[in-house]
Amino acid sequence: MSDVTIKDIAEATGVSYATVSRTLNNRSGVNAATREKILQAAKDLGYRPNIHARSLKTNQTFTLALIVPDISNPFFSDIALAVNKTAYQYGYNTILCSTNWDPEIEKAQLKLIQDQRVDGIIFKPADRSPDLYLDLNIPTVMISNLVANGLSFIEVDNFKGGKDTAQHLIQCGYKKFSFIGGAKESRSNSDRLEGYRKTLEKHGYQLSEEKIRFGPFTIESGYQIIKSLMGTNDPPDCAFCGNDLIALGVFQYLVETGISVPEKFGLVGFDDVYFASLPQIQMTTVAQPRSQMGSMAVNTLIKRIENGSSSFVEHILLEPKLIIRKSTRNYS
Amino acid sequence: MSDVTIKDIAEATGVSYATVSRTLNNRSGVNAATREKILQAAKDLGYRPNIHARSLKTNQTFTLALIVPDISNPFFSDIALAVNKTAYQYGYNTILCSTNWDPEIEKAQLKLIQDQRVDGIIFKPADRSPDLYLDLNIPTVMISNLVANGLSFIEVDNFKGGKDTAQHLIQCGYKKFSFIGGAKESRSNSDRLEGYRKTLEKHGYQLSEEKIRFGPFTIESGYQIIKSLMGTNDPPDCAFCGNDLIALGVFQYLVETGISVPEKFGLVGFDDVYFASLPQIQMTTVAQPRSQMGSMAVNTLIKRIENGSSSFVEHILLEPKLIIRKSTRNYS
DNA sequence: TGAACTGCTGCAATTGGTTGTAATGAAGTT
DNA sequence: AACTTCATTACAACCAATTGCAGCAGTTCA
Repeated sequence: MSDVTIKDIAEATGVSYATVSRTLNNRSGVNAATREKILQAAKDLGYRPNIHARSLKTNQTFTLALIVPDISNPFFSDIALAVNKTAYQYGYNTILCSTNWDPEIEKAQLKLIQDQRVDGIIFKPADRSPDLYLDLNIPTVMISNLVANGLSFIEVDNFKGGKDTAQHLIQCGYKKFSFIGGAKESRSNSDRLEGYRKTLEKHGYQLSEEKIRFGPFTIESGYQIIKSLMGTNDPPDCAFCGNDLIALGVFQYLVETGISVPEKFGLVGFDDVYFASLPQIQMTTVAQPRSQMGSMAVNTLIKRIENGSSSFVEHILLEPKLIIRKSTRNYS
Repeated sequence: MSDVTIKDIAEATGVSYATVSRTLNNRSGVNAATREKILQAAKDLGYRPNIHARSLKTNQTFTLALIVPDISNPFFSDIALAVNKTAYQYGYNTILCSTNWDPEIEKAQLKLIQDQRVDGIIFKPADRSPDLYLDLNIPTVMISNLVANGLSFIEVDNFKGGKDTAQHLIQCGYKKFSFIGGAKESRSNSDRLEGYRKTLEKHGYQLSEEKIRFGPFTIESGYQIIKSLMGTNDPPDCAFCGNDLIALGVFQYLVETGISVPEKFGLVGFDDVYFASLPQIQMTTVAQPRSQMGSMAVNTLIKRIENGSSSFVEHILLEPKLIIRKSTRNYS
């Protein structure tokens, strides 16, 4: 039972609430003997502070919110793990919000979060409409390279990821390029596409509009899109996918229909989630340092919270890393 | 800025705080016209209630805590998704704690959670020592079939999962059984082992001690354990694994060393996480209804919270389902 | 006419802490 | 003995809500 209040301790030791409060907060100005007596009483009675009473006065909750589109997606659950762990080390709790890629839920969750008076927010938005989020009066780190005033962000250089992929596919000798993306509105997704497209064009290759497709970031979506693409009269011979789940769906379709990978078809994913490296899969993909992203986000956020003022804005762009495995041709 | 308080609304409309409070809480006894005026003012000023002030008085926080050993494990992240979603539908927030299978962190998190005055806890413990958790004065649903007074639980019938697996492996004609488990202390893990062992013995087969191994619930651990087992002078010809990640590690080792699955070696996992069904994997495994477990846990918990009193204890044991794929022999 | 009742609203206490300011008292100074 | 000085502690306001009780008109009924 944590119904023990500061008042009970005050009564038990014969001092005022104020003295107890100061003692428990390690403030100076309390006699050593008194302090000792109070701490002992607090321990004996099993005192636990009431966070809500405290934050009513101090406006601090030692709670962060993590908003992601889908916690069951291994990319986000890895980030969540790192965020949770790092936050815990700083003494912060984590409120989780999985928004199902739905901007409406995002908006609603954002409101709830603000009501909760969390100290900070780590936010991976589902889409690119930043206008919704700009009036946040709580320190926020975006996992997305949104350029918006007052918001820190941290993300991988998606453009470069697309660029590296294009160069690799060209080197491998593939000719008919396609892009099988996730949600069209996703900023990271479209940055990948841009890096890919521009690099292809720079080398004299075309990425025609009908070979650029979008859908959810799921296995199922990858499967359906490649199926549709292969049914056209000018099917691609390689694909750059919005993430590994999509690539896996594509892979699945190719295996089923007997199209050999990587000989007849080259495949590149994004994220490097753990199954990409399985011996049965061996997918070429662009790795994102997920754990690092999660812990850096917390570090950045807490620095901002504890330094007060929102003057402290950081923009961190991490390097992606193309990992060449067996779903693209060997060109050595 | 949500610095608008009930007081501001009272001033703007010329009524007392009490009336505003009653209006916003949909209490009866407020004149329709006054109510309208207040609601309008609240909207105009952008009023958002201060959760902490409210819960100080009401002792309700509309927050649940979810404690799991590892959020990056797809089994738990699927549960987390369902919990989060269901809680949201009831208007509750979710605090996430990933304990890294560490009872110390578990204990510490449990304290933090209690300080937060969450309304309820959904708790998948890392080990079987229930004594640590019995003094919880917050409604709790365990995801684990702990028989402890006053605690609800919900879990799959792990014993039956082990039993079904044993019968299947016997039917397939395997002879030299092994068990490659997760953490030794894990209750669900040992229940699976018991169901497996007892059924084998009932059919006249031995499960020798040196063929029962434990380790973390990871791919890496499965790989190392099977490696060690195959190095003995009496290697097994099949394995029942504590979960799918372990089974995947085992699979990986077998593929690398050219031991054909399922002909020479039969493999059964547990959980049926999404990669188990991939065409390249096709793992025989015991499915747990993860989403259902998550949402049922929340339903049960909220029933308990809203009905007050802890008299309402539910013990739910769900049916596991053996899903036969390609990692065990066809015996038709 | 006065009592009882109605619907509506305000007062003020309460929740569990934090914190600025004032009071206390002992020691040191003149 | 009176006056500072200093550390220590108590008082009470404050944070933003909720809520029991009382008050206050206006209406109904005996």
